[in-house]
Amino acid sequence: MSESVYNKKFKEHKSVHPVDIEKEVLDFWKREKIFEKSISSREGAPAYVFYEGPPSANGMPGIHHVLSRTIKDIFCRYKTLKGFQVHRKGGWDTHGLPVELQVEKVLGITKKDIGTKISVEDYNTKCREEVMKFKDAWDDITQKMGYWVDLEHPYITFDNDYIETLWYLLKELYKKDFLYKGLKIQPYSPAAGTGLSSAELNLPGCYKMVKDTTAVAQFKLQSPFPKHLADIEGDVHILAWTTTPWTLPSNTALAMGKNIEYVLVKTINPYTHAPLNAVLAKVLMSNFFHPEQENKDFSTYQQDGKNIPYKVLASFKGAELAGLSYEQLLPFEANTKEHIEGDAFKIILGDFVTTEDGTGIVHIAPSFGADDMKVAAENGIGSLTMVDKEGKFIDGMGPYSGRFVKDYKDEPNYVSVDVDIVIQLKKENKAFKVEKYEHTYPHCWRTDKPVLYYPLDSWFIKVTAVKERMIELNKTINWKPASTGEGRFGMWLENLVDWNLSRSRFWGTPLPIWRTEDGEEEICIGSVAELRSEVLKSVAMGFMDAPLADDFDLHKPYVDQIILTSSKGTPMKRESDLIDVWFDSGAMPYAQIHYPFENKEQLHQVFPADFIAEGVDQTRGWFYTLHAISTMLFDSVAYKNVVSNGLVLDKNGNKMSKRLGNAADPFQTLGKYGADATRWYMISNSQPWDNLKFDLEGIEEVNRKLYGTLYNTYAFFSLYANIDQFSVVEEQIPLSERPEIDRWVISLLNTLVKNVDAFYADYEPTKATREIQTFVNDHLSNWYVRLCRRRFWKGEYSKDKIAAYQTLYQCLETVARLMAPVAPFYSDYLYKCLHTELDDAASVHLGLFPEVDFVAINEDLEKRMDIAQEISSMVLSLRKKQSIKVRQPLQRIMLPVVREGFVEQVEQVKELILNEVNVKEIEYVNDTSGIVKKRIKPNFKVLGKKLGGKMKMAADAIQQFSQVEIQQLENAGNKELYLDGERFEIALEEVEIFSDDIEGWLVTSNNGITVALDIHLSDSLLNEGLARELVNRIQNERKDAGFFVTDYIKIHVEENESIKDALIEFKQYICGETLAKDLYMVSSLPEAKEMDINEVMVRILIEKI
RNA sequence: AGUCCCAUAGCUCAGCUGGUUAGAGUACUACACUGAUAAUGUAGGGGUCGGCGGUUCAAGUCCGCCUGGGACUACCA
Repeated sequence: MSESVYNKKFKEHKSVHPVDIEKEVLDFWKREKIFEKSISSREGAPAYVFYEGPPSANGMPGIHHVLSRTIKDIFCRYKTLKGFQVHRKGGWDTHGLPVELQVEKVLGITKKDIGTKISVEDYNTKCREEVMKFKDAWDDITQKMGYWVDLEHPYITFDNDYIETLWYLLKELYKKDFLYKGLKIQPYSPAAGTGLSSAELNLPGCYKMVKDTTAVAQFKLQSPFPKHLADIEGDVHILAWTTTPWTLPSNTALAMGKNIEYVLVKTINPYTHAPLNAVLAKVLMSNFFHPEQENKDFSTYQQDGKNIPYKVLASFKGAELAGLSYEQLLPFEANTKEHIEGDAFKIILGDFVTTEDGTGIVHIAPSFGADDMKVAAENGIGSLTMVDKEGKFIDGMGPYSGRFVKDYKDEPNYVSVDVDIVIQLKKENKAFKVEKYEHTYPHCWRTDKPVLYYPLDSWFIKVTAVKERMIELNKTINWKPASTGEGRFGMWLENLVDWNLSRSRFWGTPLPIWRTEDGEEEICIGSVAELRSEVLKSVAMGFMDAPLADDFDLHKPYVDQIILTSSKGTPMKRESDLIDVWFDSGAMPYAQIHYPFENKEQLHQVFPADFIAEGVDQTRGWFYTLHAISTMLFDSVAYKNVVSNGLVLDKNGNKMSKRLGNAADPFQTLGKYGADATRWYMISNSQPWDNLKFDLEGIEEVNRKLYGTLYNTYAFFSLYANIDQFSVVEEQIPLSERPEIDRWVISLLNTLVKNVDAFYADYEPTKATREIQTFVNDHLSNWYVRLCRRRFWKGEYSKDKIAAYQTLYQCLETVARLMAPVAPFYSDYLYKCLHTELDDAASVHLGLFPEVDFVAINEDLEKRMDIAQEISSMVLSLRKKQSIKVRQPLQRIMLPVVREGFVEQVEQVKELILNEVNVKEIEYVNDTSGIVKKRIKPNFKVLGKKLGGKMKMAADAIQQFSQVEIQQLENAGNKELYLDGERFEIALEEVEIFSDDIEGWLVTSNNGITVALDIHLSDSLLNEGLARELVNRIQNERKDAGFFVTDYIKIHVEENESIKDALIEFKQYICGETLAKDLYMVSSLPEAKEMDINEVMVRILIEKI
């Protein structure tokens, strides 16, 4: 091994692609089992509990998964660095409709074919295969994106053990009386013969515009009328509008608004021309009557249905009619009152009644509307279900018996029942207005036929019983953002309805309830063992042939083959439903450890979670089901902190979709730009809960700006550190002995650590990344390194030099650890480059988060460096305006002193400023000199409070103060001011005074600081400028010639009058800067390169010694 | 229909409890720099802070309404 290589402690790399670095780091993690060690090394430390929301592996991972998993990863890694032990068990969501659909697509079958073309057994086997179809792709992306999660021992929702825990939980709910079977109005597709979930209803294209025949029906009020209607002549009719006339035979009530103003109107039926007394909402009268027809003579009516006269007879609130009875609108033998359980044909009050359309009175058919059912139940009103599950009228419905309410069978001559019913109403003087109406209506996504709302038997979880507790517990959860917890989730809890568990499907967790045929007896099974022992009873009874096999599969169709035995010895069959897959995922805290059959005592170690994170779309999904189950069964929250992230949109803000081809492929993205850049971009670009407009150019920018800068900074460091053989283990130079700029950057670094730590702890990763970025780019690279460059390559291995190395080293090393949660690859790479003294298995992820050294934080220091930067920037700007290049030294800058302490501040950073702007001295001008012009501005915040309405006037007056007046105010400390003749006293603290200009100087001012630049050039300054130009050319020449930065040279310069003085005066300087042993002036150098030194052509030759 | 989020420079975003030239990065243009070159510095143009109304001496910031984008829930005569 050659000596030079041996000396290179710090890896120097030539242009390494981020993706290559990540590959290297990934190999290292695998080889050294870093992930496993990051957990095992924290054995005995306090746990930080995280739940992985299980993805479904039957689809390819998308770019949005990279976002949500980055968020999860960040906080798990952060807490690990903070010393916690963070287990992360992976999981797979395997049940449910999407899986079934996929299988049907693959096999080319539909639901109808199950049981005929394919057995349930084969179908479910296929589901089991299909659901893990893309597991490899998921594992791949998980690794490539640097997401640390335990893929070796994931929980899988279709496992028997998992299902057994679900059964246990269900039985616990059952025992608490939280599980019940009930009739609920649910979306139902008669054409498909199945209930639909709301998710299915919300599939794209399900809501379609349809044109329906609608009717305003007349419901005849029964006498006796209430007192205020007592003297009405003839019948009174209530008008109610419906878009589904086929529900009218099932009407059992009318709903009015309690506080809605109604009127009784005397008018004429437009179809039969019979006189009519009608009740409707006052504000909706104009929908039915022309104002000019009010109080018109009824005898002039033309019997044509037009220009109907009317007269308002009475006005009253809906509450006054509540409880009145009316005659059934469409009586048949099957829908008489005897068929109704409960009251019927009454006027009731409902909150949901509005006067937006119709008549302000709602026709109630409890069987066909959820609202209807609810309000009916509240008022003791029974229901009529005159339509069967095929969507046709039942027998005993006169001419309508057997007719389909919508065209479910594609009958060639289908005649609308709605139309026929309306015709009947018209004929019978029961229709006030009939018209076509266009609105959206849900359709079954499979059959394209309209959905009905239909009463279906379902199993429910009585979450409403713990509603208050759920609301209470929710208040203890830290939501990010808070608005989702209070708003979307909070509102959802406020309007909670019981959880409909039933799903009539094939691939899912079976409901473990067996019932006798008459429903008299039922049993809820809570474990496999219990099932096993129940089966034995059935075997004894002869209902079953054999006990349960050891490897019995708890899925359909096998569970359905089990018949249990009631206490009376009658057979019990399983309720055929499967349960909502959301129960699967909501139960994962317990099911992932097979609680309570295993790990019973360990539950408190993994429950509740400290942290979960998923997309905001999970608010009423997983976030809800976790919360519901934990509240009901454990009276606890399931998670303490939750981050709900927004969507990933395309760069134009449109939703990504495969169909539109604007979906970003995560594999491509990671492959091209690397995981760290992608992760950093996603987190730093927008807050997690805002939608992310995903733009590849942004990722490129991260690579260029952040990693590029870090890379350069490290490369700079390693280049010189190796030359000087800098060592980490050297004794640290105390901060107090380091120069101002070192103390400054260390102060900033500690402030950074403090803030970043707080941001991570507060689940604010975006703020953390932005703060790190600012430090790396603006402070470390663009100021510290730029200003300190000379310290690294100039001179001996002095104390100052060591201080510089130690300072820069500490910054880089700390940054690596700060960014480790977000950029796990690059941070580890950098960390290892910096820690050559550690063994090969060291990793940033096994270390600890940096500690803040509060003593090192010095706000005054940070403040005066701000001033230094401000002054430097202004001087450079002035130079620019005069086209004086920075290489040309200038004599002095002048700073007006307007504030006490200003001089002291500047003095401490004087050298930095002078070096940066290449100026010899700073001169301070006191305002007493009279050459400084001042500007005054009121302090609005202070003065506004004092003056209130007079503020504007005062501002104008103050800004117009003359120089003399400003001086007076400064001297006296206050000054009187007359506004509108009123006297006010203005104190010095209530205004801000700036120096604005210095007469006769080149001046600029900003942020209250003014700088004047002396641009006079003496011969000596000019010569020094020339010398610097020479140095610059020689340095370039060195570089072009490929000399190493430590090589010594000799310089030959052809004699030239214009630069002769400069060469003589600054020979030492030139040689020192260019590592030249000597500089020779020669009369002729024909072979040398000609160089332009301030428009003078000079021949210079350099050679290595 | 309800609830929530978002709207500031061409693009991506800051802007704390209301306080007076509305900022940064990026892109563009010009100049400079070149022993960090995946750079860097300086200057420049570019904004009725989505619209309307209100509160206030003062509104990008607070309130109301509306428009547009997005999400979720529900679906109603």
